[in-house]
Amino acid sequence: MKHNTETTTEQLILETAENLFLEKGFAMTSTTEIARIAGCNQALVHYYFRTKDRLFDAVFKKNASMFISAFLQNLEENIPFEEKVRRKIETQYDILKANPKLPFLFFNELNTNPDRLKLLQEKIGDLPKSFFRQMENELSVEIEKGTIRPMTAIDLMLTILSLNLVLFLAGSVLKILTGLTETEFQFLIENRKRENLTIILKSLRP
Amino acid sequence: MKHNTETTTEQLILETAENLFLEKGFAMTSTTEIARIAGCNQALVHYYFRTKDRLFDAVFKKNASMFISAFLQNLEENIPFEEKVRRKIETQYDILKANPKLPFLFFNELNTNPDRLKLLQEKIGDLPKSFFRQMENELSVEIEKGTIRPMTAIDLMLTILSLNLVLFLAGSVLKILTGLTETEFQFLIENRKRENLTIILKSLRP
DNA sequence: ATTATCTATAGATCTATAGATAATGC
DNA sequence: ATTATCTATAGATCTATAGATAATGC
Repeated sequence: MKHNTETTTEQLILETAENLFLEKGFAMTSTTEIARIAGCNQALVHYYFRTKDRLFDAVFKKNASMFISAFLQNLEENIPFEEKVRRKIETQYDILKANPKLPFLFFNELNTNPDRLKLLQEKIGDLPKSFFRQMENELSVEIEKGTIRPMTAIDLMLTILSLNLVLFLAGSVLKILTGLTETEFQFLIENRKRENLTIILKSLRP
Repeated sequence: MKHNTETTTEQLILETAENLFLEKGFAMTSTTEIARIAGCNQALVHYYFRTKDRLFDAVFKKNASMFISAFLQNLEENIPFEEKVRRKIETQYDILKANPKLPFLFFNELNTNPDRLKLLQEKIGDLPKSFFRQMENELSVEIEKGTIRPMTAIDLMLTILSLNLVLFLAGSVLKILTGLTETEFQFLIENRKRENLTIILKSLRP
């Protein structure tokens, strides 16, 4: 086995699993199929990852920080509030656009498997608390200044997330419900970031 | 078998399947478990619905019109535009609140199973086209009057849907990411409709 | 007679592991 | 010697159906 620039078999299995999970979901993907597509035998999948569950955990771990930071990362810079919101929206949207199918996979597994949800909870610990506390502080300053209307940090975060996420969470269905072609839909994805920005900045006004 | 006010075994199986699908997803639910919880033997599930796939189709059919109308139903009344938008948001939100887990189940199956997606497409036919045409007309009148800023019908529909849907599509994960308790989260759901209304009406302004 | 319900089972997975063999690193 | 890979298989599902029995509607 060469441990050089080439991807190892372990990595190959992990990436194959990730792709299949994203495409068909966890339950609908078998370790047999993962092995087939990775070009090895099925025992090897278990040799490296023991169980199918742990294989998923590995996929999750590989992407969790990105996933979490898309939601809970505060931009620390010392810039005007509106500019901060603008950047938050844009970076979050870009992360989602770069990993369009990941949220659905994760939400799905977290929805149907309470154990994993608990694991996530332990992983993030007090991050939400500090994130929202900081955001709450910044908000109250602006509200007192009268630059934005009264709202909670959770409301604002939820607004940003809602607008950014839905196109990716519900993409294939929305393509049907809107009657758009694939090209038109890609175009929509390109342009929706700007629209989200407009909506949110307008919604902040007193 | 009594065909009176009591639910028939067939209905019981259908409802049991619906509940389990909503809870654990299609792939993770077996016909064996459906039978066990419905209190009959597993052969009977197949007697009434032939295959597990058709059983899902029955669940889908039972809820499809509600699901589709939440997105594509135009309010026909002759009322001011802003009031129309307001009602659209509220009725959509109420439908989702009454069926919080349904969108995820359907989106999941539609995402992972291209055949079902095609079925949906055939089912709704030209509904999207006429829905958006009408909405586009109403919008252009308002835009010319200068009462709202320029936007497309798809943009507006997407905005409404995004804000209304996310709390239900991503509920359990958001509970963790926000660090809210169950009670606080229920409270959020109660109050979010008003917030969505505020956001959207503000976002319409020129 | 027909419809509903049951028992039993075929056949197809699928996960996980045991145990053999090949490749690699000292 | 150790690590990676393979073959083979146990054991546990799960779906779907065949065929028997019970209940229901004429």
